[in-house]
Parts: sequence; structure tokens; C-alpha cells
Amino acid sequence: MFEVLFAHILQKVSLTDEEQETVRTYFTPKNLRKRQYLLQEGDTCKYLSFVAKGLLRSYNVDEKGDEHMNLFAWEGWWTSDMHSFFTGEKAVINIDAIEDAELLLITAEAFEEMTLKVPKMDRYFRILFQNSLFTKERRLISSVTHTAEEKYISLMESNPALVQRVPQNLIASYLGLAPETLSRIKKNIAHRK
Amino acid sequence: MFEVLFAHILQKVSLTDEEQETVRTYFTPKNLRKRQYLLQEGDTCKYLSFVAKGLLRSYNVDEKGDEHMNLFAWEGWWTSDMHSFFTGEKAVINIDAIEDAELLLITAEAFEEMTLKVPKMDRYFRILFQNSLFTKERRLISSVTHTAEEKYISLMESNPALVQRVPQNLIASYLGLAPETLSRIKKNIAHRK
DNA sequence: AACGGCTCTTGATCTAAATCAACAAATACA
DNA sequence: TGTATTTGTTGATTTAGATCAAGAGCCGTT
Repeated sequence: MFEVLFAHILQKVSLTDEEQETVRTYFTPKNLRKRQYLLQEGDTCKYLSFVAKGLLRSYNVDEKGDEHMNLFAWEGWWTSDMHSFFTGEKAVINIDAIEDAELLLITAEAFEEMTLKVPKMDRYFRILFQNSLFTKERRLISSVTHTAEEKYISLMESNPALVQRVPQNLIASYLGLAPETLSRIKKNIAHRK
Repeated sequence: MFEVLFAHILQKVSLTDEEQETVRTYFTPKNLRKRQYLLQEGDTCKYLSFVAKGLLRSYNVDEKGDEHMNLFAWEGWWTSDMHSFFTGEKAVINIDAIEDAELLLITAEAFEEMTLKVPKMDRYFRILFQNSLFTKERRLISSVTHTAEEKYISLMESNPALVQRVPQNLIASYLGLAPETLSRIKKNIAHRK
């Protein structure tokens, strides 16, 4: 469990054994079964969660009751409602498990204390957030400049594993498309070859 | 110039006088005239830029030649093509000045050295990136769940100063709308009152 | 093995917003 | 002060993708 965590941290910063020991103490392990919630809209997001195993989804629900996917998190990803976690306000998103998962959780207070004790964790998260930032930047660009088909093709190119692992209706939602639209797009692409 | 920078940094982390002196040495001031480019698509983004005064825009251009706004940066904001800056790959966005601007620039090498010398700057950028991350998160949600009118109203509520300061056609582009559509939305809203 | 529920597909119809076109206001600039 | 360029408005038309509806395949569960 912690091996997965440290494997990921050590890719970005180096930590001494003592630092690793310190970091370790701030996390709590948790298992989540398929379909179980980690966070529900309206609650406060108490934890930043590292996925050691399995697959989670984070999504929000509009007034009509339709779900919109935000992101998928599997081995090596972090997930939470960032805004709620850091400010204590109510979460606007839901997080649940698509596959049984093993997680490592950290609270906001523990996070604060950990970064002060081990400043390299500030660096780790700086790099992590910076990376997610430009992924989100590109996704935002893609959401306005690309057609439905271009979005799908570009996702397949940039993240084929995701398209394979996640049900098609969730992929459609992630791209901001109706499931019927994605189905038709796939047909068209297959047809053209 | 540097006062603006340190005012912003000190809101998030505390720096000793020596640390401030050190940080200062890594930046180069630059002035930009209205309509002048800071970065053009295809070039490598050499600098992360802090806006001390004025107003910049970052946007990209699709195959049809249409511009799509990514973000506006004024006093106290940072701007760059994050991906290009940190990886050295070609930039996919353009950045230019909407109003004459005063900037502080830092290169990727200087950035790396600065964060190693003054680890609190890792913390500063961790917090900064974390904040932008959830702004982008919300914007991405809004871009799929909201109608054109809802997007405009929510921008007016969350950032009225922006709507006031920036020409309407750029606001439209920022929201992913045709300028005509925004014009009609404003008419409808005014009409209903 | 068969039942109920998910997930995906296909067709018909609808709609929000884009596009095209022309003109009007506002700013800049000489 | 007058001309040019940019920015914004209004109307007519088109279109990409959503929505509605119905059926087909595909499991996990008892």
C-alpha cells in the first residue's frame, strides 16, 4: 500500500528514510467496495485520497439529475474535492468506486502539518498540482475548440488505457457528450476504415 | 514592481528579508505595450511571468483561425504556457497584452534554482497551483453543465471586475460563446428586468 | 436457466447556439 | 474634427449534438 505511495512520491522528489517514516504517519488506509461513496455532494471533503489500487470516479450532478464526469483516479492518482478539502466548504462533487479500491487518506490538518514538517512534500505537491494544471488547461482548450469526434479521438490517443478500462457511457460523460452521440461516433470511425 | 510581487507572495507564505533578496535576483523586469506578444504559439515558452501592472490575455487559435480565450492575467496573476515552460516543448497558446503591462519574468532554470534555494517558494507555488486547479475544476464543470446564459451570469457573479475591464467579444470567447450569442444574452437579461 | 438490470445501439425529432450578413456605435488616431 | 478601425447589435438561416423512444446484447445473481 505505502509502497505504491512512495513509488510515486520518489519519482518527483527524494525523501530520506526518516522523512518517509514521518510522512507515513499522517495517512490512514481505507478500502472501498465497488459503488461505495468516498464523498457525497453537500458533505465536507475531509480527505485528500491517494489511490493505491482500484478505480474511482469523481462527478457532479446538475439540477436535472444528470451526472457529469470530472475525472477518473486509479493507481497512483490523488482525488478529492480540492475546494472543499482546503476551505472546509461543502463539496459540489461526488466520488465513488468503479472498482474495489485501496486508498490512503490524509486530512487537511494532517496535510498542513506534514508539509511543514517535511517541506519536500510541498515540492512534491507543487509538481503534482502543476502537472494536473496543465492537463486541465489542455482539457479546457479541447472542450471549446474540438468537435465531439475530435475529443474522442484525442482522448484515445492521449489515454487509451482509460478508454479501455471505463464503461463507454462514463467516457461519453467525461467528454461532455450524450452516450448516444459517442456510440454514433464510434460507428462512424469504424465505418470509415 | 517587486512590491506587488512580494505583497502577493507574503499573503501565502512568510519570507525573511534575506529570502526576499534571494528571490528577487531570479526575476527580470519587462514592459509590454498593448497588442505586443509575450508568447507566440510554436515558440518555446521561456518565462513564467508575474503581472505587476496591466492586463494580459492567453488564448489559442484553432485550424479555422478562430481565437479561444484561456485566461486573463492582471495585477497579481501569473501567466505562461505551463506545459511548454516546464517541459521545453512548443507552446500551443499565445499571450499578448490587452493593456500596457509591467512584468517580472523568471526562466525555468532560475525557477528550479530558486525553489531549491528557498523551499518556501515551493510552498507558495503549491498553494498557488492548488488554487488555480480548483478554479479550473469549477470552470470545466461549468462548461458542460451550464447553458450559455448561466455561464455568463455565473461569471458576472464570480468575477464582475473582469466583465467590466475586458471587451465583450473576449468575454464571449472566454465563455466559449459566439460574440453574437453573448450580445443577445445581455439583451434578454436587460429586457427581463 | 432465467430473471432483472445495466450498457449499448439505432432511428426520428428537436433545439440551443453557431454562422452568415449587414449595419450601428464607439474609439483611436492623424 | 473627420475618417478608419474595432467592437457591438439585430435578424435570418443552419447545424451539431441532445433528447426521446424502443429494442438488443450482456452480464451477475439466485
